[in-house]
Amino acid sequence: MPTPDRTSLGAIVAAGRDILEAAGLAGLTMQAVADRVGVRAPSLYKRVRNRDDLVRLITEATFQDLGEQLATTGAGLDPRRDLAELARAVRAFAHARPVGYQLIFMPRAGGPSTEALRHAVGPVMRVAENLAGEQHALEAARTITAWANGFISMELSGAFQLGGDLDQAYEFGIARLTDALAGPPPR
Amino acid sequence: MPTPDRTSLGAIVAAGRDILEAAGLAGLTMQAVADRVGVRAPSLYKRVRNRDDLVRLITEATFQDLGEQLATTGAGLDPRRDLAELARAVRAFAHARPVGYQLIFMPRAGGPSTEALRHAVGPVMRVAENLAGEQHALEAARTITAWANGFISMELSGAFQLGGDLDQAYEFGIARLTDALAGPPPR
DNA sequence: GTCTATATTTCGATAGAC
DNA sequence: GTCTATCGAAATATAGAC
Repeated sequence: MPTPDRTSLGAIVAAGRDILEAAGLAGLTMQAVADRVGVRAPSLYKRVRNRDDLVRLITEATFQDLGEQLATTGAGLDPRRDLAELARAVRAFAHARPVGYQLIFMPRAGGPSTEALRHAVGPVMRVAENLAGEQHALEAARTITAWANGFISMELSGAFQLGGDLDQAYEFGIARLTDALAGPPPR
Repeated sequence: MPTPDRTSLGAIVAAGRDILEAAGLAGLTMQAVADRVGVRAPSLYKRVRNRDDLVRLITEATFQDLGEQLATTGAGLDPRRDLAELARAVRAFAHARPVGYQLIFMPRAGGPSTEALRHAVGPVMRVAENLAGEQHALEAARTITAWANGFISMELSGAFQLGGDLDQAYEFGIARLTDALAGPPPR
C-alpha cells in the first residue's frame, strides 16, 4: 500500500496565502510552504507544477474571494449607496489581505481569466451603469476602480505621508466621485 | 599611480535605470550593471553599499525626475486646465519609464524623504487647492493622485481587459474629477 | 505520494593582490 | 579604484529508493 496523502492542493494554496501575508512574495518559498503543510519540499511538485504555478493559484483564489465579497455588496436599490458600500468593501478586503490584494494587480504573464474578471468587476459595472448611464458605464467603472485601487495601493505602500485622516480622505473620494459620475454627462 | 576611475556613481545609477526598464527589477543584478558600465561587479561596491542601496538611488532619481517634470506643468492660471495637464504629464512619464514609475510606489523601508515628496506633489497640491479650496486641498489632492496612479498602475499591469479606449477613459476621468472637485464642497 | 540526496543556477558580497 | 578568485547563501527542481 502506497503512502497515504499527507497534504492536498487546497492545503498548499491555503498555506501559501498565509505565508504570503506573513512574509511577502519573496518569503513565499517552496520550503516555507512545505514546512507549513507538513511535508518535504519536493512533495509539493506532485501537486503544483512549479512556484509560478503556485503563485498563480494563490492569485486566482484571492481574486475569487474578492469577487465573492463584492457579489454580496452593493446590490441595493440606491446606486449612490451601493457605490459607497462597494468601495468600502474593497478597502476592507485589501486591509485584511494586503499582500494578496496587491498581487492581483501585479503584471504577470497569465492574467486572470476574463471570466473571473467579469465576475469580480460585475458589481462595479452595475453601479457604474446605474450612476453614469449605459453609454459611459465602462469609463465610469474604470474611474471608480482606478481611484479605489490607487488609493488603497498608495495607502498600503505608505505613499500617503503628509498626515491627515485616511478614512476621511477615502470618504471624501467616494462622495466626490459619486457626485461626479451621477452628474450630467459631459457636453 | 593608482588606476584611474573607470566609472562613476552617476553612470552606475543611469545604467541601473536602463537595465530596470529593460529587464525589470529582478533583472537588475550587480553583474548586469557592471557589464553595462564596463567594470567588474566587485568594483561597484566602492560606490554603492549594496544592491538595496542602488535600488534606492534609482528610485530617488526617478522620483526626482517626475517632480521636475511636473514642476514645469500645470502652473497656469486655469486650475481645470492645469489639472488636465498634470494628469497627462504623469501618465506620459509612466509610459516612458513604466518600471521606474511603479518602483516609486512600491513599499520599501526607506521611503522618499518628505522633502522630495513635497516637491513632487507640490503642483498637485496647488491645483487641488485652487479647485477644491484650502480646506479640502489635501483630500482633493489625494483623490486626484489616487485616481491617476491607480489608472496608470492598472494600465501598466494590464488590468484593463474589457476593451475600450484607454486614452478616452483617462480623459473621461479627468473631466469628471475636475467637475467633482470644483463643484460645491460637501457641507 | 513521500522521502533523502543532490544537481543547478544564480546572485550578493568579501579578500587581497596590483 | 579595479581586478581575480572565491565564498556563502538561497532557492528551484530533479532522480530514484521506498
